[in-house]
This record gives sequence, C-alpha cells and structure tokens, in this order.
Amino acid sequence: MSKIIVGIFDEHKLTQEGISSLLKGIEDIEIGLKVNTKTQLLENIKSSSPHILIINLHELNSPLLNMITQLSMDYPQVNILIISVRKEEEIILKTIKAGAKGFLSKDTDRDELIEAIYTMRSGYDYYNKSITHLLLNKYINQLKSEEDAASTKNLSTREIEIMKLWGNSLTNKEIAEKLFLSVRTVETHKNHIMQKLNLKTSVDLVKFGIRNNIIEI
Amino acid sequence: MSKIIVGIFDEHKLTQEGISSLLKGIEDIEIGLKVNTKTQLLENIKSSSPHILIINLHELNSPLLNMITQLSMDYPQVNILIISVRKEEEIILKTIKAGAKGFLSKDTDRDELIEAIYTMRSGYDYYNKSITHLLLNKYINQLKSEEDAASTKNLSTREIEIMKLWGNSLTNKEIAEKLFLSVRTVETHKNHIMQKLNLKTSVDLVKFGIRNNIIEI
DNA sequence: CCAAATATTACGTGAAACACGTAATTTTAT
DNA sequence: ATAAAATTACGTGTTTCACGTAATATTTGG
Repeated sequence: MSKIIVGIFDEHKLTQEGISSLLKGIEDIEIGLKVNTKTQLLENIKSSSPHILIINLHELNSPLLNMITQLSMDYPQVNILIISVRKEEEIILKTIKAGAKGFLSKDTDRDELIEAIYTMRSGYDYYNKSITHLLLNKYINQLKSEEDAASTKNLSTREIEIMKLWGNSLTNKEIAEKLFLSVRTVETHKNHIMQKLNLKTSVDLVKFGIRNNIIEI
Repeated sequence: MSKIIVGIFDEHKLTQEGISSLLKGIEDIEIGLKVNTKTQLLENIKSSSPHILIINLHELNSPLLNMITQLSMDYPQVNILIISVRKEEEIILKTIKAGAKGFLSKDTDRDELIEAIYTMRSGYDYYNKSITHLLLNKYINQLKSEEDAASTKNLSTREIEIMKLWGNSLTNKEIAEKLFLSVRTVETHKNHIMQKLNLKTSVDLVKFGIRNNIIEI
C-alpha cells in the first residue's frame, strides 16, 4: 500500500508539533497537511486529500462540531480521528455522531496513535480502551441501580420485567403475548406496582421508572 | 512476577484444546486447570487457584450465568475472562454483571488473548473492541431518535399547556375542569399531540415531554 | 421443617383513557 | 382574502385503570 497521508488540525501550534513529531520518521506515514485554523483546513484539505485527518479537540464547541459534520459529508474518504484530553461521554458521542471514525483520549501513547492510524487506514473505526470502560461503566451502573430500585421498593422480578416492557411502549396485550400471560395478569401486576410504589397515575410510573433507571428515556 | 496461572473451562473439549495450545509455550503463563464440566470446575478451582479463569461461553443459559455469579463471589481473586462467539449486548452485559472481568469476542486473535490475560493479571478489566462498537451504536441510535423527536415539535400553546398538566399527573377530567373544557376536548388535544409527534403510547409522550423540558421529572 | 409472607397467576365490573373519524368556529399567516 | 392551523367538541369501539377477590407457587423466617 502507498504511504498513508495524515493531516493534522490543531488550533494550538505547539501540541500540533508534538503530534507531528510523534509520526515523523515512520516510513508509511506522510504528514501532508498541518493547519491551525478552520479556514486553512478548508482551503487545503482538497488538494492534500489526507487518508486520516487528526483533529485535536481542545474543547467542544458547536462550530467545531459542525465542521466535523461538514467534513465527513463533503470528504467521506477522509477518516477523521479525534484526539481529546477530555473524555466525557458527551464529547465522544457527539464527535462520533458527527462523523469521526476514531477517538483517542489523553492516556494514549505513540504506539496506540500509530495503531489507530493503521486501523483507520484499513477502513475500520478505532476507539481506545478508556472509551469502552466509560460506556461499560455507564451500562453497569444502570443495571446496578435497576436492582437497587427494585430491592428498595420491593418490586418483584416479574413486576420489574413488566414495568420495563411497558416502559418500552408495549401495550398490555403485547406484554401478555411476550410473557405468555393473560392481559388481566399484566394488569394485576401493574396494579400491584402502583400500590407498592404508592403512585397515582401512569405518568408517575414512567417518571419513577426513568428516575430509577428501569425505564430508558 | 511469578507465572500467571490460567484455568480454562470449556464444555467442548476441542475448542478447549485450541485455546490451551494458543497459550502453550508462553513463559509467563501456566495452564493450571482444564475442565469441561461445572462439577470438575468446582472440584478443582480451589486447589489450582488460577489468576485467570477463561470461560468459553458457547451459549448463555442461566445455570452458566449463575455459575459465574457464584464463582466471582466465592473466589474474588480469580478473574473471569469470557470468550464467546456471540456478542449480543445481552450476553456481554449479563456476564459482566455476573462478575466477569473481561470479554473477548470471536474476532479476537492470539495476541489479544494474551494481552487480555496480562491486563487482567494486573488487576484491570479487559473488553475488546467489538464491544465498544456495540455499545457506541446503541448510544448513537438513541441520540438520533431523540433529535428527530425534538425537531418535530410544532406543538401549539394549548397543546403544550395540556401536556404539561397531564405530565403533572392530572387526569383528563381535572385538566378539563381547570381549563373550562370538556373532557372530550382534552382528549382531542392529546390525540393531536400524539399525531404530531408520531408517538405510539402515552409512555412515549411522557418521555418526549421530559426530554424537551415540558414535563418535569 | 413448617407456617406465614410474598409472588404469580387470573377474573369481574364499572370508570377512565385512547384511537380514529368527523366537524364547527376561530385565529394566524401568506 | 383565503388557505392553513388552532381550538373546540362529539360518536363509537377498544384498551387501560382501579379495586376487589382468589387460587396456586415460591420464599423465608422461626
């Protein structure tokens, strides 16, 4: 395969140099674009046509996010790799949704950067481990608090199950079919839930479910 | 550090041999336990006390899941690493919730298996990339559907007003009295809201209201 | 181990809410 | 000025809710 052309967009010249120097001397990689402003980037991206565009994201603001969206639509062959010191869920997800194909957080070393570039050159996405952990932790906390809610308010397994399905917009009939129960049984379970939780309306039940991570919003 | 003692539980002897051979010849790793049944595992786990217990999960059933839960409670020093050809969200999350510290899907190569073992020996969790993708996709889909809903909100003042009251746990009758309307009118407004937002159930309406700051949670 | 408590299943009945249509009157926007 | 949208309201059939009763089944505490 021919050389991988890498572009670097970084509003801070110094950090840009840092990233650039990390990649210097790698035979397969050629840095074909180094820009500090949006204008420079848009002027030169076409002629340099990098395979990978590294964007060092110092802070997430909507102009930058829009730029990423725009780039990924106008130049789909350019794979955008975000580097960011911050790794809040919001930032990661928004950039990926905007079209970024990779994300590296601050605890990434040179080897991983290179690995990411190769991976993305082959057409795959690359997200580093801290992101997996971030997402997993969220999931697991969700699962845990689900249990907490169930146990503190002494809802039974079946009740939680039905609440979940109902909170997922299933009708009583659909729930009944899914669980091989009669509609009346589903209703009874729901009655019991309302009694146990001392709730007045089903609106309250949805809210309770959301607050306690039983129902996804 | 002394050798890492690895145990392998696999109901299929052949695949067990495969995993075992992948690890053969690595100086730091010693395979101290190779079992095919739950009974064998429980009989020998204590004496062999592996640092890592690889469980090849051919299919997820509750006895296996319970076994994982039990093991992780009874032998917290044994780090459980799940290997599974399947990678449905449910399986991954359930095993992790049951106490597994690592998960590798079928597209894992030998190097990654070894990396996972070293990582877990150091006390960290290890989940491979396909899992990140799985979780990310779920998040992104969620974000997308949220946006669609928000962009479609051309609700009238009256509709918002009724939605708010309803979201405050008032019944249709109460809303009607408060606004000097007939119950039927309140119903009509709610019908219109549902149509405009293209929602199926009132559960969805509560969620929409909360997401769009119309209903307080 | 057994009694008591809880969970799970299910029905009856009347009231409330929902789905889907129709429709008159008023307000808004082009 | 006139089309589009908002506000009001009803008809009718279906579904859900509230509240009770009740037969197993399972779990748990003494």
